Amino acid sequence: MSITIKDVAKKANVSIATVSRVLNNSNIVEEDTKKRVQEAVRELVYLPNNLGRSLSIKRTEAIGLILPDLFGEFFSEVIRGVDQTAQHHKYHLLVSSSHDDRKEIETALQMIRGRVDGLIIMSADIDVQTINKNLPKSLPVVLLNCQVDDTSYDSLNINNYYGAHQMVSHLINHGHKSISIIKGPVNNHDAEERLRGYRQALRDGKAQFDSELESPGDFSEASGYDAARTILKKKTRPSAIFAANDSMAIGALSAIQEAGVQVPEEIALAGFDDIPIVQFVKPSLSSVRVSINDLGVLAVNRLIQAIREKNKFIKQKTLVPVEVIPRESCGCPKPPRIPFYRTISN
Amino acid sequence: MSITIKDVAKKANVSIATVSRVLNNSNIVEEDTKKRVQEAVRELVYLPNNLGRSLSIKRTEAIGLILPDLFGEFFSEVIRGVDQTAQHHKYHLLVSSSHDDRKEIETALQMIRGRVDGLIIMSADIDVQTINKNLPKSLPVVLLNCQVDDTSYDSLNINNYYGAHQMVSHLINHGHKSISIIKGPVNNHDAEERLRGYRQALRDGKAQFDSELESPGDFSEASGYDAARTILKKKTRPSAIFAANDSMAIGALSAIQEAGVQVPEEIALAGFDDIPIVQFVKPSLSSVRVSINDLGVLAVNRLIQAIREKNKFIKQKTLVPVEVIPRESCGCPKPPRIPFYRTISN
DNA sequence: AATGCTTATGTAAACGTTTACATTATAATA
DNA sequence: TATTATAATGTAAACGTTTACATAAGCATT
Repeated sequence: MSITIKDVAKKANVSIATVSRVLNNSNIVEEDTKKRVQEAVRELVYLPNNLGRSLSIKRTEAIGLILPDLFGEFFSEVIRGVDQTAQHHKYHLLVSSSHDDRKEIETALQMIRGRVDGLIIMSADIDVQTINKNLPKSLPVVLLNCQVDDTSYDSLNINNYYGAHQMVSHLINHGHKSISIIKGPVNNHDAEERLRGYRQALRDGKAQFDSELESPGDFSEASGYDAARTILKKKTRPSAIFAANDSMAIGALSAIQEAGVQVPEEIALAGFDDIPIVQFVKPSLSSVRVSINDLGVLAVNRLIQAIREKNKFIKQKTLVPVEVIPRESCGCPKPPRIPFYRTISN
Repeated sequence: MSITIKDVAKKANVSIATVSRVLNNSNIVEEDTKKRVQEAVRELVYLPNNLGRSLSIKRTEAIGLILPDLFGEFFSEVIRGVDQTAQHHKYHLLVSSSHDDRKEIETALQMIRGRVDGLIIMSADIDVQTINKNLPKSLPVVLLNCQVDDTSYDSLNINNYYGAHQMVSHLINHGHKSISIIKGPVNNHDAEERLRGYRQALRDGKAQFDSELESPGDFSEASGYDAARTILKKKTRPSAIFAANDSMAIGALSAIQEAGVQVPEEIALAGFDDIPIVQFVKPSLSSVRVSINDLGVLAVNRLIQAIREKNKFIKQKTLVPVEVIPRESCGCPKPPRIPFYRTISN
């Protein structure tokens, strides 16, 4: 049905080997035959089949990216970073998303296997067993923000501890002595690390340390709202609140404003993640930005290295740097707005 | 190096054909040998190679998605819709993005070709020639928001005309008789259609029709700002402004507020695209929402149909429905906020 | 006991490439 | 002119599957 290298060979009156050589511009083919082959290629509109090629050369020149349920800007940015870096290394990207349970991840792994030379997996609840069972050990893998202890895989994780530490230290530098935290869900690794960073920053900054200052939360806007209400009712009100993520910070902001309390004059506020909305709320929210782009770049670079070295090198765990973005809610001036969105009509 | 079907065959003392039959659970294989083969598969941790399989069955069971530069929520939503629908049809998704110029699109097409059974292309400036030159005519293709007139390809486009018409009609229903438009860039197809919808809505609603009411713009926030300032200075000020996209509407909002004019009391405002920020500005902006999810679902469904029917059926152009989302800026109450973001810590 | 019919398994071709190796043609050397 | 080195091309195996067809074994029928 479709035109193959054989058709070209026949038309140009050469062997398929010669055609292949012309296509991969091997230099040992005579100018005249080269012309003839190229002519045939053009006339027949021959398009080489990547499958056959990959099978033969045992490389696909593509890398895979497995994501959890794709939602919002965050994953879009991950894809963007990964794709650009992959392209830079002349690799294609194969994305598979929306895998929330273990079963779906398994099928995704099975599907992608053989189609890529390496794989980046981002999934909160994947375990080493699942990977081992569904992927050949020869396939290079990089884990992105997964919580696996296994040392046999490369992994990249957000530096939650450092980010929280920096943000809280920043608040301390603003002169705050009594800083509350609205915590994330228990047993959530990101949340635990952020809490750890908060506590250490208090110690390091010689600020007040008190379990009374730690309010529960679950990363939802509603829990941030509730926590802030409770905090405001306390007899000794803290002068600042650090929410373990932006959603809770936004919920807290609503509660604070409803109570008629001024941010940052009467109480300062900061979040974590630097989701786009935080620039648009009033006052704009200070937050900790994860360079999602870096995340993708690092992951791909590591993967490409693994591919090049045939997966034979020491695996390592890497912490991705984060950055405090001070805005109005902690008492800093509002920085110039970063255009974050591009729409279809732009 | 890696375990193939041959190794399994040897270990189980059967032919590779039998192994293949067991793997694809053909029912004509005896229970006893089946057991033996499965045992061998387990012991060797055999993982079938998709490439060989695809080459043999002449299907990849994957579809491709070519996107322009990936930025922001919009494309993330497109991918999401496409991936979910693809998965529903048991197809994999291969995404390739960041293709801004023709050259990059060409390499993307060449790379993806052979790896997918069908392709969705979303690119403002792709032309039919490029497609024809780089893809076999047998490969099913669906164009998403591309501006090609060629009838040999299926295409999906946003219903800009209808959306603008609906939005402007909505303003008319609010009692506005004099409605300005801030236009998009000249020669931009989306912009032209939105203008056409605006004009027709005025006629249909018997509202004032005057070229004075049409201000130039280029879809940028700055141009919206400028346009609004000009509009406010006119001796006969319109009672409403329809911006051809949300970015311009946000720019216009800034200008209006700086002038101390109340929205929507003194002047109503509406945009187009329903980008996420519009829910968070004060007052929240009425806009026209493009169901991006529908876009993906429709595209995939059409593509799968094309694949099933081997690309032999009548191609068609489809308009994707849009929906007016009334908010405070046109005088409607603020609707409950839709959670749009999910962050890494959620 | 020979024949035919199932049923299970094996053989080998096919899918579309690349590439090691073999062959031929050409030119250079003795 | 015969020999050898070099350059261009061809042959065929390999990559890992699936599957049409061939074969063999078992069994029922005559």
